[in-house]
Amino acid sequence: MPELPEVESVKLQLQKYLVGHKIDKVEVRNSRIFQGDVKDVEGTKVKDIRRFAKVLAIDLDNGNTLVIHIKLTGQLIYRGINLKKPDTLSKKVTDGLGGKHTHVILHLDRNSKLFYNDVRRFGWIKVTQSSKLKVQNEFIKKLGPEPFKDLTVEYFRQMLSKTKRAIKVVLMDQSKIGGVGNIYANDALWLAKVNPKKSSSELSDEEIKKLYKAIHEVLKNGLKYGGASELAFVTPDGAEGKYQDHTLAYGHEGQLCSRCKKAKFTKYFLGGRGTYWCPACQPA
DNA sequence: AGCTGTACCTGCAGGC
DNA sequence: TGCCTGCAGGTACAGC
Repeated sequence: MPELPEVESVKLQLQKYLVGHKIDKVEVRNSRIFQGDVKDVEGTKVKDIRRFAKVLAIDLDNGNTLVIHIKLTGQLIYRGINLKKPDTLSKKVTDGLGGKHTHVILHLDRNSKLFYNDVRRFGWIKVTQSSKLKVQNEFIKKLGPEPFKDLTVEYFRQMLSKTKRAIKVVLMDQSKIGGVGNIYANDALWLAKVNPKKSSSELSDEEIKKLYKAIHEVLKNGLKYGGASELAFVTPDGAEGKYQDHTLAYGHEGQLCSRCKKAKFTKYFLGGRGTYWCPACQPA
């Protein structure tokens, strides 16, 4: 579930909390998650926070960058100065702070801390040179264009015409489009009235345009609601997002379609992922 | 080359 | 109550 809107929500808060602050110490409890030398990070100040699709980049003033992928259950929780609402910590903050699911702690100036929690330990934090970010980081290197940035409808049309894979699988392929995951892919397809398993190359020009628009629409909605906290997602201030209460198709199995009111949402697996579709609105 | 299926992990919901 | 199974979904990679 941490997709573009979720990671963007994290980015916006980290900018508020971290920029200009010094990282005194990096406490690594799990060396599989923190990959790099703490000496390249300790004693530096945070310059800026950037986002590339679902990945965060914390730029330091010594020319290094911390690249962070929170995958499914990673959480970046900030405690300390700048935090205006210290009592908003959601129950979803796994195991509290500094418990068995806390794998890395950035000790900041003025007694502030940034905790990296991750129940399933799929996420990672890598240290890389800022200037070589796009060549050194294997993940960022492969990213396709992303919505609201460099994803044009011309590229989208071209790219889709080159593959026969199911459209939903392509939407979630980070090397084709950066930032879209399962929740927003399901919703965008429903909004555009496109069948998730339709072959990408067989989409009509009309469908391509509608889908392009729908992708931006659902992501914008995700941003508006601060992301989806279906599983473990929380923002650095410890609060939950609200998009899970506003999904269009995702999680609607068995419910009557809100648009056509003719059929119920069906769930099946596509590319190993839960896929929700309305048989009436999104015909094959 | 392009694509599919499975591994990586753990917690939790649901069935019996 | 408690055990067991399956499911959650982002990526990496083995294998077809």
